[in-house]
Amino acid sequence: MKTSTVDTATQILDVAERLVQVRGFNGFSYADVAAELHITKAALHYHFAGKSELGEALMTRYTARFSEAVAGIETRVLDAPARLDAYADLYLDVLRMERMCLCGMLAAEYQTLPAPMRDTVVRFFDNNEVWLTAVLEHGRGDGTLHFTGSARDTARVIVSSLEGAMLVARPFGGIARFQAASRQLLAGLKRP
Amino acid sequence: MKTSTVDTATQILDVAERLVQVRGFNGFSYADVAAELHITKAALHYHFAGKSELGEALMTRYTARFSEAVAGIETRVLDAPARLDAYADLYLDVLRMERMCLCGMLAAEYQTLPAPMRDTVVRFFDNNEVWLTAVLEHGRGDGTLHFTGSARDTARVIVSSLEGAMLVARPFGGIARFQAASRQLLAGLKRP
DNA sequence: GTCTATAGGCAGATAGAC
DNA sequence: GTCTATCTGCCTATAGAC
Repeated sequence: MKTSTVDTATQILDVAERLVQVRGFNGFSYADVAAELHITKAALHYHFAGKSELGEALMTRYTARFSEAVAGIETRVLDAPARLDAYADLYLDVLRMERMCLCGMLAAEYQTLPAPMRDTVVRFFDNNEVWLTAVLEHGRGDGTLHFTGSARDTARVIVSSLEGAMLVARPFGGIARFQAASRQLLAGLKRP
Repeated sequence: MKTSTVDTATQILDVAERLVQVRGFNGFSYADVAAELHITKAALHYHFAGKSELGEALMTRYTARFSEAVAGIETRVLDAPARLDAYADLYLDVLRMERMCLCGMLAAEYQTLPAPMRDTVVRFFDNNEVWLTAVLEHGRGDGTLHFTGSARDTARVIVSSLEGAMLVARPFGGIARFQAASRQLLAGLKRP
């Protein structure tokens, strides 16, 4: 019989994840997380030895979740243009919570990250590009998408443009700017 | 008769600017700047009362410089497509120094910034969009540029996509990713 | 698993001499 | 303008009781 209470480690990850996405990895502390959960900093160290380990755990979970969400698109959505829309909606959902993409935030702070975290950031973008590349090639094959240059380069444009749209949209508040940028970006791939 | 030595305040701004662009506003300290210039933290406080004031001074100078650079494009470059290329090259020059755009970095850290700095970040993006909007309308008028939707929305796509391309390119090292994204983005505006 | 207590360091900042 | 000296406070982290 499963309880309704959430594992403490999970609660820690939830709070820390939000803090990193809103304030950055260098913009939050163990004290912030502890205060919010009404536990002590020492209790945090029991679950995650140090900030670096906490960061690695955040990345592992985030990457897995994002991969699941992306895989879910393939089962629900069939044609390539709609898959791109659904992909952009993943970013929109994050922005609605007034957060930055975790990996986009960490990309900004990249030079200050513990070494183990750096690799996972790069891998995140790579994984996304691989998936998008397949979608783009599929769409070009059946004539629903149109772009010049390689599918991989176009995938890179999509990833970086969506990250940039999130980055700039947050200081302005609201999701309008992101949506406008996202729509215009994807519209360019749908018209012949 | 002007001396060859550089004003200390200017040296401080130079070092601090680089540190913010590489490590973020929350990723550098007065101690870092002082050590690099072989002066004490107290000397820094003489020139800039606090980190917030230093940050404001950085933004003021950066915004002015960027505006000058953008204005310079208008005097050197005449047709709209070439102006867009020159604009993208401003970002490329920053990336070549292995830095992020100052305002892109601060956009990521927006929620943790001192209030006076926030407004200047928003204004930076606004100013850039205004200039780009004029270039886009000019280009559409003489038939050298083609895009659907408003010039303002397209300007926003350009700004956010270039910021995103810088953001993602840095963890991968080198400028290739940025150049590929930049070229593809602008190519879409040049073809009919 | 969570606590109290504390270590050791670095942050931003100030007073006052030179 | 720059220094030494110092402050207060927060940071990450650890030891050891419960």
